[in-house]
Amino acid sequence: MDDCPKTDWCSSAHLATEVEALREKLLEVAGLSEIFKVLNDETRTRILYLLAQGELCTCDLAEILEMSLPAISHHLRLLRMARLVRHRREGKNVYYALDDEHVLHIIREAQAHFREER
Amino acid sequence: MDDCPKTDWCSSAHLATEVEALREKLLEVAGLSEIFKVLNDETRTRILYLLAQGELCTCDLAEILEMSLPAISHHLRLLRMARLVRHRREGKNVYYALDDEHVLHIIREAQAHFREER
DNA sequence: TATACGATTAAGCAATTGCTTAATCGTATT
DNA sequence: AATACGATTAAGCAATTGCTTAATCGTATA
Repeated sequence: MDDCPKTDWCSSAHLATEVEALREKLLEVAGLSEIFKVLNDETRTRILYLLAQGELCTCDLAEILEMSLPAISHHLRLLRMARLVRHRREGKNVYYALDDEHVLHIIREAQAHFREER
Repeated sequence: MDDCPKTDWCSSAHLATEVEALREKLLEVAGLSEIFKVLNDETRTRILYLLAQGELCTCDLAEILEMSLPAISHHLRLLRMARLVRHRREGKNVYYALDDEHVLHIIREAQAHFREER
């Protein structure tokens, strides 16, 4: 707060009270990056999109995405922690499925972004 | 492709043709992480959310977010490159404004995610 | 034209991240 | 019980990222 190289408030159009109001407004997006951190990695977005089509086991995902098992497993761990997927064991395989509707909506909104804006 | 430790297709329920179909499906999310990379950083999400309330100059953002000018400027550069903000010079100040509706929709969708799911 | 100041850029550093290989765990099969 | 195999975890490495300080640019004012 005090390490901010402070002159007087540089934009004369704004008052200190507005600064406080805007800071409070920021509480509305607090912690939001938690979900964006997940989607930040393209592999995880791809996994989520695949699971939206139907249940798949770790091995399936590795095959489709052409990546190693540990790499996929690592990503699935993060998706599990974020509660975006659920998993169930069937014999030697572990099957994953999408466990969140919102994340799909976010992905679809991002698709709309690229469809129109680009 | 061939460095994938290949046994026979591990999930007997799926055929090789389905693998190809799913891979094609993945084209629909190609490049999507470009937008998520931007939102990945909480500071950038906050900047976008602030600019959604109205135009602000670099100095304003530094004040509100309590960060250094170079740090803010760095983030604004990325937002400019992603075409999410537009900027205009007025004297010594450079004012930034939101230049993309979709990114706000994405943020709102993420907000809905946390409102309900948590 | 000289100074001031907001803004940007450059260079360097610390922290984070995603992968690899190797080891371990859990379940099914022989 | 021993082996096989899918899955996970651990340790270590390379690449990326976001910040800092210092230098530079651009515009306005004395």
